[in-house]
Amino acid sequence: MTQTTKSSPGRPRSIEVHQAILQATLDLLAEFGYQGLSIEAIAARAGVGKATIYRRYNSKEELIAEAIECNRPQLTIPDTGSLWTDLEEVHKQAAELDLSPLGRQTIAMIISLASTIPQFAEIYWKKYVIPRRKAASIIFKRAKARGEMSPDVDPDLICDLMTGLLFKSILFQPETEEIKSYMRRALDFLLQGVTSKPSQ
Amino acid sequence: MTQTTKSSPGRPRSIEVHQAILQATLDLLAEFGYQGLSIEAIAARAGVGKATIYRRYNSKEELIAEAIECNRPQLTIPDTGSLWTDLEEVHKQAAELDLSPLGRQTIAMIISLASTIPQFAEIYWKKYVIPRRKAASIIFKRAKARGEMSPDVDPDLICDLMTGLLFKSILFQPETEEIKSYMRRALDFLLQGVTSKPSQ
Amino acid sequence: MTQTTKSSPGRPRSIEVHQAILQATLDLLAEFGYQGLSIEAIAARAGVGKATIYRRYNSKEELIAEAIECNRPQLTIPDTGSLWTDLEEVHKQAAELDLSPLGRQTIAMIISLASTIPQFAEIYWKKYVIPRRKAASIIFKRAKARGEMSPDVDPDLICDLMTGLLFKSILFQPETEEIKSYMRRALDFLLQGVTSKPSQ
Amino acid sequence: MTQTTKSSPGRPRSIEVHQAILQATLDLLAEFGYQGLSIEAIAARAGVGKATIYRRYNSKEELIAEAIECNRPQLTIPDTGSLWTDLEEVHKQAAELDLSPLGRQTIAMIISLASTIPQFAEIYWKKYVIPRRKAASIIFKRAKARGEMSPDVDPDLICDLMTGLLFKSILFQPETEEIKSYMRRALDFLLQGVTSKPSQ
DNA sequence: ACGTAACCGAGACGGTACGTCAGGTCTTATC
DNA sequence: GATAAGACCTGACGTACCGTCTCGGTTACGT
Repeated sequence: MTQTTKSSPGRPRSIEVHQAILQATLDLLAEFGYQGLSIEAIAARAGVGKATIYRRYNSKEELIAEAIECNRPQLTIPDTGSLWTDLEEVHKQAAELDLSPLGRQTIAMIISLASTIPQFAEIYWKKYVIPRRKAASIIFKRAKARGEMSPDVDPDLICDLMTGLLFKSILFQPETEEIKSYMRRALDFLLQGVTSKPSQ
Repeated sequence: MTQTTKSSPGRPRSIEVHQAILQATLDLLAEFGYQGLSIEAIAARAGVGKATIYRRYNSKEELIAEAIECNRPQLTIPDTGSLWTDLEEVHKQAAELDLSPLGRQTIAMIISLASTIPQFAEIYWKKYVIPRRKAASIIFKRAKARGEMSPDVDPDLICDLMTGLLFKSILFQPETEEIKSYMRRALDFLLQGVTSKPSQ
Repeated sequence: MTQTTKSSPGRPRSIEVHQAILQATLDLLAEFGYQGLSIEAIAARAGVGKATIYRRYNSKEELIAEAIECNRPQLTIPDTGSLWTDLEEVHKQAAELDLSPLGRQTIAMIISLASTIPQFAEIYWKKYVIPRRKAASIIFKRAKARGEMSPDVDPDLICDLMTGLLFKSILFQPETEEIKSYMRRALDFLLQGVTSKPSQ
Repeated sequence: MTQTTKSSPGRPRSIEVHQAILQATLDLLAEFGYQGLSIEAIAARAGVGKATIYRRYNSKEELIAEAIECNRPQLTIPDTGSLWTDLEEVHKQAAELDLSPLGRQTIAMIISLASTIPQFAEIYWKKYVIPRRKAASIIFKRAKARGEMSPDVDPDLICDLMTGLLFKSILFQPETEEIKSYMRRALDFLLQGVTSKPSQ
């Protein structure tokens, strides 16, 4: 179905151009936010014609989507042998990722776009929700196998509650450190009845 | 010191016009969403000159802000004598309010705008977060007094978790009914360990 | 037919206001020309409401017409006893009148408006053409009586030729002094064959 | 010095569009006059975006200038061998050109615009005054060579006097035929003393 | 003397056109 | 055939005035 090494006739699309477009997009995004981000400016910044962009993406949103998608690093799922140290690790990673300046900007924008363009909801779902749900699922499964956790806890629910709280915090709480501790407190609360937490 | 009946000179601003503008804004918002909401269309729909809008609001955002602020109905805090029926009632009210077509659109837009315009974060905070936190606080206090609930539960935390989840669901879950049942499940989970739930 | 002292009931229109409006109109006309002359600016300058202007005039043109008509000083027809000193005097008066900044602006504007608004053509005719023709007619008649001039010269033709030239010069010749000397030369040429010019 | 086949990069400006704009301008001008001539209407009539017009012209005046400039036919200088038949011919041409309905409109507008926008004075000067002065100059030079005319007559002065009279007549005299005969009479008068007019 | 009718300032009102800007499509010449 | 450049149509932007319409307040007559 898909041709693997089929090369179409004519000049191939330049990889440098591709990169330049994405980089320019991210630069301008970081500098001016989603508002004040024009295709015209991206083209100028990348030293590229507008048509070259439209040949690759059908809309501004698609372009931004790919720019974010390519740029966003992945979570690695820890396996320390203990539920709480695993969670600690995930919590640390997520905080680093999401609460950095660029991270906050990005999430805010994903949210913003998801609320208007359905296609973004999907991207977000794939790149953000699923990995976290998967991480939670794996960590919880291991914890259940170790008997650290009640077997009927729904990892997705926990994960969604935490993610929702994160969103809300990112939008409405400017203090990063407060978000971290509030999230931490929420996690403790959510798991208090269903796990055997070690005495700290 | 305070002038009670001070009236500026010149023709006073028409209240009908004011209302027409806000109504037109809400109508078009419900119909086309935030994108595709132009001042020109609002003016045309309201049967009003553009200048009349710009005389009142300096930007589209300001206008939308007031439209939402003026329109949004308030929650009434129930007092049925039982924690769970109270929650049932609040849950029903919130669902009706937030998950109606206009409600979803409005929330999505507030979220979207809050990420870029601080003023919107405030509106959301005042019109959404505070009332819900207050409702939760009162209901929980009564429940604690009745001994239905552990006294050290933080109502704000519960409320924020639920709000965050709602929020996330509205953005990424198109099925209204599924959101309702998922929210219901989340509430059960959150309160399972801290209350004496009646057998259903 | 006309009632002389009939006064309608109610407060009579203020004369000061009337004057202030006309003066403001002339001021702004001299300062900004016909373009850039807005009713709003006139009202502001005169310290008057717009309605007060529209109560008196149905259009900007009507207002300007009256402003000019009321303001324009008249030529006085000299009688020095000699054709050439009479002409000298008329020439001097007209130059002073027409080539002052306000004079140039006014003429330019009348010309400009005359092409579209018939009413302005009439103003020009009454305020510019007729007085000059009359002056020329009287001066020439006296000159003919004195035998200084051939009796079959048409004063209107001379006058119209001079007026047309002035007209053209005002539009296309910025240098006031050059206009004066060119007009002078034209006058000499026009009368050379039909008068006995004194040796200068 | 001059690049013959220099072509700037990018899509070249469309000639059809150019023509359509100018044609629409002239059409609307003839239909509604200078007042009531909006860029928006021109754009709509030409089937063109407003930006496309503003890319070419910085103002309505510039556009009108070019529309007129491109449209206005030139005089041809006759050479019949006789001053009076030459003048006859020029007179006929000018009458046909200037006193046609479009001609009157155009001249009125040139005058109108020249009085407010200096740039128009220049256009008029180049397209209107200079050609006529040149024609007069050539015809008179030939006449002087033939001995039909006194050698010290200034052709520019004659020409300007006639032009000025034409202007004045066009603005204030609605009857075309009367203008023609009056102009004819003026010409006779101007040249009576300086030429040997053939007996008619 | 006092009511009332027309005046006055201020400025809001529905409009029209302005000149600008960006979006997304197209047409060149060049690589 | 992809690219850089940039012209093209579309449509919304925010501004400036237009001419009309309320407002609250002020004269000056006519009873």
